[in-house]
Amino acid sequence: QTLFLAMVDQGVSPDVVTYNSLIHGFCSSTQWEEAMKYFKEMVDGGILPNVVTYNSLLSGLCKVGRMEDAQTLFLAMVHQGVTPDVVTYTSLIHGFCNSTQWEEAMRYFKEMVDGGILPNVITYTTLIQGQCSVANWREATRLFTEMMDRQISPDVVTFNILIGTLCREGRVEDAQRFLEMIIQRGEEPDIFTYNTLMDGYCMVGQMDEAKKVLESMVGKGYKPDVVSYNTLINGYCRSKMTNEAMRLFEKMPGNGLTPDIVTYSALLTGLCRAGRFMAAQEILSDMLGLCKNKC
RNA sequence: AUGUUAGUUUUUCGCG
Repeated sequence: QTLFLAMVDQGVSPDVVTYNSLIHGFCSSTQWEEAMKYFKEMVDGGILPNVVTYNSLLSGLCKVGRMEDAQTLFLAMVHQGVTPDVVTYTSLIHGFCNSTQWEEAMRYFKEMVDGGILPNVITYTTLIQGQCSVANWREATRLFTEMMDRQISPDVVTFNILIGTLCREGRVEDAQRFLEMIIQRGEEPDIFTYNTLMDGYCMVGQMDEAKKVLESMVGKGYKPDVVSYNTLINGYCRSKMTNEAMRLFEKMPGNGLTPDIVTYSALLTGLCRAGRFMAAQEILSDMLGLCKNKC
C-alpha cells in the first residue's frame, strides 16, 4: 500500500496489473474490505477490471467458503462482459469442493467444458482432491483415468494427493506404487511426496519403511526438511520408540534444521505418554530457554 | 516488451 501510494505520488499511474497485484494481496490475506476498496477505486478511475481482477476476488471468496458471494461475483463478471477462463472455473470448483458441494462443482465443470474451455491439470487435480477428501476413491480414480484419456498429464501435485489419500486409508503399498509411477514417467517426486509417504508408513507403524523413505530421499539429493523430521519423530513416538525420536531430534541442528513448535509438541507428547517425564521436562526447559534468548 | 489470478504434505490440545 505504501509503495502504491509512493508510486502515485511520483506521478506513475497505476494500471490494471498494479491494481490486480494489490487486490490479490488483500484477497489472499482475507482483507476483503481493502480489496474491494481498490476494486472500486480502479473502476472509478476508469480502469476496467479484467479476468485476472475477477479471478483474484473470486478465489479469495472461494478460499473462505463464501460460495454464494462467489457465485454473485461470477454473474457480475459475466454481466460486465468479462469472459471467465479456466482459472475462474477452477477457483469455483475448488470452493465448492471444499464446502463439499460436489453437485455444484460438477455443474461448473460441465458448464466450463460445454463452453469450450478446456480443463487443465489443475482443474482435474482440484476435482480429484475434492473426491479424495470425502474418501470417494472410486470417483477419484475415474477422474484420474478421464484426465489421462484426455491427454492431460497428472503432475506431482496430482500424485501427491493420491498418495496422501491412500496413506490415510492405510494403503501404503498402493501409495508406494504411485511414487514408482512418478519416477517411471520420468518426473520428479518432490519433498511433499516423500513426506506424505513417510507419514503413511508412520501411521501403520512401519517405521523401518518410513526410515527407508528418508534414506532414499537423501540418496537422491533431497534435503529432508523440518516436516520430514517432525513426521518421523511423531511416528517413532507413536510406535513407542522414544529413543529413536530423541536421536532424530538431536540430529536436527546438525542438519541445519531448527525444531519448531510441532517438533516439540510431538516429542513432549510422546515422552509423556511413555512416562518419561524427566526427559520431557528437559526438552521443555531447553525449549523455554531458547524462547527466552530470542525475546 | 515485461509484471498480476486457481490445486498437494507433518504434531498436540480444544470446539463443532
